[in-house]
Amino acid sequence: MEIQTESLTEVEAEVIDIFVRAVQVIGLPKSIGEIYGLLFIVPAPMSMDQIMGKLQISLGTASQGLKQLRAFKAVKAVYVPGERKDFFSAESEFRKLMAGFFKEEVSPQLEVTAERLQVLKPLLENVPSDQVGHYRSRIEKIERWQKNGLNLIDKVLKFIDF
Amino acid sequence: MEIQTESLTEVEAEVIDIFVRAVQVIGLPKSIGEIYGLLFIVPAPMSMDQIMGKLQISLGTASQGLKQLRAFKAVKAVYVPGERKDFFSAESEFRKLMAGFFKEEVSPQLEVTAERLQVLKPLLENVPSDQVGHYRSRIEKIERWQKNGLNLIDKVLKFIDF
DNA sequence: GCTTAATTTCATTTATTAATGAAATAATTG
DNA sequence: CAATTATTTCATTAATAAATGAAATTAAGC
Repeated sequence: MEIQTESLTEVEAEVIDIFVRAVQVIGLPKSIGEIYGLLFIVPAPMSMDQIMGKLQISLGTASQGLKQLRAFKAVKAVYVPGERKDFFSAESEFRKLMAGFFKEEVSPQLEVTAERLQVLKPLLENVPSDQVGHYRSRIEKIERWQKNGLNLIDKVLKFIDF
Repeated sequence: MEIQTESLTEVEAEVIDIFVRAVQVIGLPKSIGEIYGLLFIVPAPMSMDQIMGKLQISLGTASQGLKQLRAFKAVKAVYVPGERKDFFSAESEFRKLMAGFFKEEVSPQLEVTAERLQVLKPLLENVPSDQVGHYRSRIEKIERWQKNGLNLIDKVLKFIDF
């Protein structure tokens, strides 16, 4: 795996900058934005060593970043004939990126919330009876959020298709 | 400002735990989740020193956290007669929380993207003519995302009402 | 099936972000 | 309007998260 240092063009750097900002809004590391941005703007699939060289990032960062981007379905491995290395290209449909984030990050969290609510409800037994009403209504609110959250994600993903 | 250490009840701790996880999904500090969770589950508005005591957090964290939560419109200051201190209560409508996050975090980012696109487009002049088509189509894709993102936010905020 | 190359994993380092609390500022009260 | 109390700000510290790269693992080519 020979790492060549071929620096970014102005256009590439600008595009990557946009994606770095974007991923940071949802709390993802900048390397994720860099890798995705590069693969998005570049015309052909790239291998990991090419990505490392262009972005000046380490092996570990490249490998882990690509792993997460694949989990999000934001990047896919493509077969390049006669090449031993894996090659990667960006999935350029917005829907897929959103779907990946929701499916991998948000939905699991909503699952955990559902579980925690089941732990929480029995605890109301020990609450003084004059306060139980308030607590119950608040917990019901969280339950509604939890359910509607799952719903909303479905709706949004069906709606967006660009 | 006398800080009393009154520890959290089991129910309070569980609810706060849910909100801490939730805010971390969108990359916000856990203190934000703690403060919001506490104000959400508690039956009456609390002052900053009460919040500090209950959560065992510092003055700075409490002040900054409340500031951000107010910017999000997730928490509001309420007037308590005969009290010098400010009191705070949680805004329990999901719509408001979402709206706050989008308005304060996402929309500004979409603005920046719009600006960066204007910087980016002229750079295409210097790109070899056989590659210009590809770059142009990718940049157009970002422009579409940018516009549709603004749209989507509106739609979602109009849709959700829980 | 042995060798070499590619990729992943993970303990450590580095960088980033959040929390702290003292000092500055603002607001309230007598 | 002076004195006290509440709140904000911000430089520093602490905690967290990301990046690194060597070692382990996996896979390809001969």
